[in-house]
This record gives sequence, C-alpha cells and structure tokens, in this order.
Amino acid sequence: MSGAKRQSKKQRPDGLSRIQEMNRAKILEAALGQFSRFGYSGTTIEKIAGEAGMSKSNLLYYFASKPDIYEAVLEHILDVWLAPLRMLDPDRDPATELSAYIRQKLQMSAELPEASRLFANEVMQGAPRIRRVLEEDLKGLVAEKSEVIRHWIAAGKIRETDPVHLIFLIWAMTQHYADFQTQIELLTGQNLKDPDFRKGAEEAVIAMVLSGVGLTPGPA
Amino acid sequence: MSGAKRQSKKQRPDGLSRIQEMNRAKILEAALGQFSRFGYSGTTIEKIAGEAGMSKSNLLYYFASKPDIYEAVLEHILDVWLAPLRMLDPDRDPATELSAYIRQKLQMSAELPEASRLFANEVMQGAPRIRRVLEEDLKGLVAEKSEVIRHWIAAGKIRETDPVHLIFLIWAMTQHYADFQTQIELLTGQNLKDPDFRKGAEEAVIAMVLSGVGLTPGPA
DNA sequence: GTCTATACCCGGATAGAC
DNA sequence: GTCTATCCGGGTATAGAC
Repeated sequence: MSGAKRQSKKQRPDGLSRIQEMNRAKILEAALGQFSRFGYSGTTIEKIAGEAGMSKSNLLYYFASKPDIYEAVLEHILDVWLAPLRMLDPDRDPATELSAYIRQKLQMSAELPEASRLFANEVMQGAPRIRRVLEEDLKGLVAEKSEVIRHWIAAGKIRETDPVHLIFLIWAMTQHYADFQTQIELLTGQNLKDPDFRKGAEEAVIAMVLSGVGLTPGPA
Repeated sequence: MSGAKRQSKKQRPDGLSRIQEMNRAKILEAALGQFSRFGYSGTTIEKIAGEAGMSKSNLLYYFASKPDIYEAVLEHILDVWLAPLRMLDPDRDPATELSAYIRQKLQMSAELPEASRLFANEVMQGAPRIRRVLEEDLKGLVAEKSEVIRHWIAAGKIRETDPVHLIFLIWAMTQHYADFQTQIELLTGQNLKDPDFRKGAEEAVIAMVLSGVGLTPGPA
C-alpha cells in the first residue's frame, strides 16, 4: 500500500465539492426569501436552515455568521439587479431602448420580487451594507446612462427631461409591482405572474414613460 | 378638614392626564422613527424609550407590549396617509386634480418620509397587521377613485387609461422619493427637503402623469 | 405614577461527538 | 460534514419598591 493512491478529493476550480456548492446555493436562496420578507433582524438562522432543508448547525458550517449570509445574498443579487440598466444603448432609438428597459425591469419584478424587496429593505434602512456600491458603482452607472438620455435630447429625439428623475421614476414604477405585491394582490387579486396583469402593467408604464418624454407609443 | 375637597384629578375627555397625553405622543413619534428605519424586529423598546426621553419601564407603563406600540403607530398614520386620495374630485378638471394629488403625495414624502417607509415595510412583509384595512377601506377607496378616472375618460377629458394602474404608478413615483431617500441622497446629494430638488421631482412626476393620460402640462 | 431589579425566553454562536 | 448539547447575550415583560 505504500505510495498508494491518495484520498483523492477532486480539487474543483473554486475549491468546493458538489454538495458544498449545492448547499451554499440552497442556503442563499432560502436566505433571500427570508431576508426579503422579514428584514435582517426579522429572520432567524434557524428559519433559513429550515427552508434550506438542513440544521442550524450545518448551515453555520457553511457561513460563519448571520451577517456573512446576508452580505453573500446581497452581493449575489446586485449584479443581476443592475444588469438591465447597463444595456441602455445610445445608438438605438429611445422608444425601443426605454421600452426594452422597462420590460426587463418588470420581468425582474415578476421573477425575482424577493430581490427587489431585499434591495428596498436594505435601502430603507439607510443602505448600511451597500453604501459603497451605491456611491461608486451605481452612481457612476447612473451618470453614464444620464449621458445617454442627454444624448437623445440633444439629438432632438426626445423631449427635454431631467435624466436622473427619469431613471428614478422608471425604477419606482417597475419595482413597485414587486415591492408592493401584497397590496396589489389585495386590491386587484392579481400580480405580475398573471400574463394579463403583466401586460397591463407593461402597457401602463411604457405609455407613461414614452409619452412623458414626448414619444407616442405605438399599439404594441 | 371633614368634607374637605377631594384630591381632584381632573377627568379629561379622553381620560388621560396632560403628561400622559404628551408621553404617549412622544412615544408614538419615537416609535415611528425606529420602526420605519429598522423594521418591526429591528427596533427595541429600549431604543424607542431612549428616543422618547424616558426609561424602558416607564414606556411599558403606557403601552403593554411591543406589538401594541406598533399597531398604535400604524393606526395613527393610516388616516393621514390616505387623506390625499380621498380628495380627488370628479367635478374639477383632471389636470388640476391630478397635479394637486401628486403635489400632496410628494409633500407627504417630504414631510413624513418615515410614515411612507413604515407603510412600505409593513406591506413588504405581507401586510400582516393592516390586511383588513387594505382589503376593506383602501380597496373601496381605490374602486371609488377609479370611477372618477373612468368618468374623466368617458367625458373625453383624458386618454383611455387603466385607472388602477394609474393610481399604482402615482403611488410608486411619489412614495419612491421617501422610501428610497437614502439611495437618492447617495446618488444626487439631495432630497425632497431641498426646494430645488422638490420642484424638479414635482415637475418630473406631473409631466409624466399628465402626458401619460394625454394632457399637456403647462409651464407651471 | 414612575423607577429598579429581575425573571424568562429566544436567537446566535461554539464545542465536541459521531 | 453533520448532528446534539450547551453557552451566552440581549430583549421583552413583570414584580415590587418608592
């Protein structure tokens, strides 16, 4: 047995075994659900573990502490959360670009409402853990995309509008359907997962934004 | 001393002494600040008491428990929160009415952002304590005001629009400035308390809503 | 009517067996 | 890698003195 094969733990690229990866993923998903619903203080490690199908202690084997989990979740969703805005293209026409952006944001509100609510929660508490990201990355991104809008204005393609307010208002309208989902359901019995309602929301937001910048939305 | 004057505790209309009233008010104000910032679970009775300038035990003399305080705060702000919508008047012209409504909502976001955030917080958690109010009062109110908007449409005064989405979008845009105040401050360095920024927000929202329903906002 | 002291419970985190 | 047992801190709420 001398010189025998060593206990081969296949060293994967990230240094994690398959089950480790899977467990981490399950934890992050469960944590997103809990944090977004109950806020940071309102969620317990035990609940997250329960949702993820494991024991509290086992969870604490993967993440050393509660803040660690929270930050991992936030980091995990931030990229996908900001992705749509990055795609605003100055070289295409504003009606197409703005419509596409709104549709993407509404799609995210439909498919990942928890991410929206987690983000809202964090910001409402003063954004203690994502201050940096907002001040640096997001601020830069918004400045960049404001330039795109100013470019459209200068080219006479859309009406004179404050770019920053325009961006804020698009965020407000699209994220509202995720953040206030409960209220919307109580008042209408529907949410973005209903195709009809989703279409109604898309039309309402797009109509408002396009006419708001002086474009007349076509019937599609 | 026989038959002397009895220790006269003036029985006030609500059965509360002046200091009791004042203390209750101070507690409610402090509680609003804490709950809106840290959510229900994130705030402690001790913090509320500190903000209200009294001891934890003394606070618990006025409110028996944490949920009691929370419900009192919610109830206290709900009326004022829904007041602006009640004023939408079908007999005046839509441009005036919608502009006034938006301005009132933005005023509330400027002066009582905590109320907005508390409300958002509660709804995002599934509205466990105000389900009733939403299902009954608010639902009725929205139905009533949807009729107002349909009335304007039928009279040819505004473009065909889904009334419920219109209401949601006005809420979304106006409340966003309170709920995401932190983010807005980090990105622009301003908030609704700055007169210039407030004016910019009013113009942006009013322009968007009015043109969205087919009205051209005048330059004021 | 207000404060001090304290009981009690719950959630986060660790130690150590398996 | 996963579990059980347990510690510890903090937060709610109460008992009782003043």
